[in-house]
Amino acid sequence: MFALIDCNNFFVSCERVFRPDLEHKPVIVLSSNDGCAIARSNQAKLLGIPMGAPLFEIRHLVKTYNVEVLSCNFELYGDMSLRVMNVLQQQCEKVEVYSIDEAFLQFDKSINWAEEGERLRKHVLQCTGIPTSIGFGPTKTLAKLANLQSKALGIACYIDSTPVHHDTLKNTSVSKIWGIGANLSKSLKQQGIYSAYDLMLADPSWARRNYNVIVERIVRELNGHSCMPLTLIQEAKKSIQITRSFFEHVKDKDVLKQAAARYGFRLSTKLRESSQKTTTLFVYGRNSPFRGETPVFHQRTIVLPEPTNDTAVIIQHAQQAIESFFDPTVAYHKIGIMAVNLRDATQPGAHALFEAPKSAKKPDIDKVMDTLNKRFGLGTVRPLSCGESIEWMNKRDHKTPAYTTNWKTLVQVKAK
DNA sequence: TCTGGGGTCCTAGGACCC
DNA sequence: TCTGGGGTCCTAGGACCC
Repeated sequence: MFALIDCNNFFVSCERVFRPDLEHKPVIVLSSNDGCAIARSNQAKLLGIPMGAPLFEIRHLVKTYNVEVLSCNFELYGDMSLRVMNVLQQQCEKVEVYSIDEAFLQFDKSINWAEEGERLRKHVLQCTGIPTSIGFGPTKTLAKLANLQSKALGIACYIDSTPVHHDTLKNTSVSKIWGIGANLSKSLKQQGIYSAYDLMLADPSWARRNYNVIVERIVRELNGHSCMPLTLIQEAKKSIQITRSFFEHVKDKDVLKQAAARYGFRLSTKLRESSQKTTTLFVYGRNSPFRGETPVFHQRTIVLPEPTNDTAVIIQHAQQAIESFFDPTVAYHKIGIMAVNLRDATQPGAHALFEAPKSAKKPDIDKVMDTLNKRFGLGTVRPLSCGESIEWMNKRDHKTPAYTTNWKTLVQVKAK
């Protein structure tokens, strides 16, 4: 028996933990540069604010209904996510952390799912302040569907393929199924498959022939045959990228190089956090897809002489890439740096044989920076090439403090 | 004026090998 | 007329997820 537990309106719920005054109000959390709504409270959803709506398009709603608008605060959400997952891991032996706000759990078949589900929801809420939904089922796909129902009803739910649940499956659009996106659902509907029930009745080999193994697995899972086991051990990441769009377009090469330094710094820090090194960097710059200009996409792939997670090396290559593709006539809207072909940094690679021995006297600057930044907050110490100000070219006008990860912004409680 | 960021998996087709 | 068969590896691109 699988369960999918999912945090309700996660980013909004994180903000509400430290801002109880936001409870019962319409609240939205914006993407970087305060661009679009990426999380909405139930009240905001009821106002008709769609997921991903650009802020400038919903200004009237925000004003009329006094919607609370917040910039995203991923430091907070990441930490709150860890707390939720820790609580779940204390309560259940088999937990797969699936995303920042979701986890699959596996239980014995004989479990009383209604009781266990409510107990877990209450416990998570009590320990972290985060409300959740929980759906149970004999497969991950069915547990996901049960979670949708749980979200709608506000209680733990269960779905399997037996006739008792056929009405529910008939009332669930095929597009709501985990793994069936916009393209597949359009195509399936052309084949006469509109609901989860319709897809459940499809022939798995037909699904494979006409689509692929993923759709075949979904058909089998809808019928209660589990094809996707729980992944208990988190696999090493295969790629890490840092990409950001600019608040206003950039035509200055030095500004782009400064951005490359910032993203390169963040990228190398992330590589060290996950004890990985990269052998290949992919750097790109593009213009805005929304201004009606001819699309521009400059890119460079850099194969490094040896695997590295060294900040200085990564920044140097990223800046060289910018230097080589920069075109002064282009209004750059976004650049990105991606590390692929990652290696375990704790294992000596093929190149280690030829690596120059590190001088014992040379201080490990990256290690010192990591320690200081971890203790005093991101960006406290950084390479000069990243520029002086911390907030830069990325607008965040409504950002809340990093309540749980920065001593300076710790909430103070005073008795009256 | 203004439109996110970060991932994964699968498949087809080409290059290359014996 | 008629030109093998079987395999691996890599890459680009598509689709999906949160």
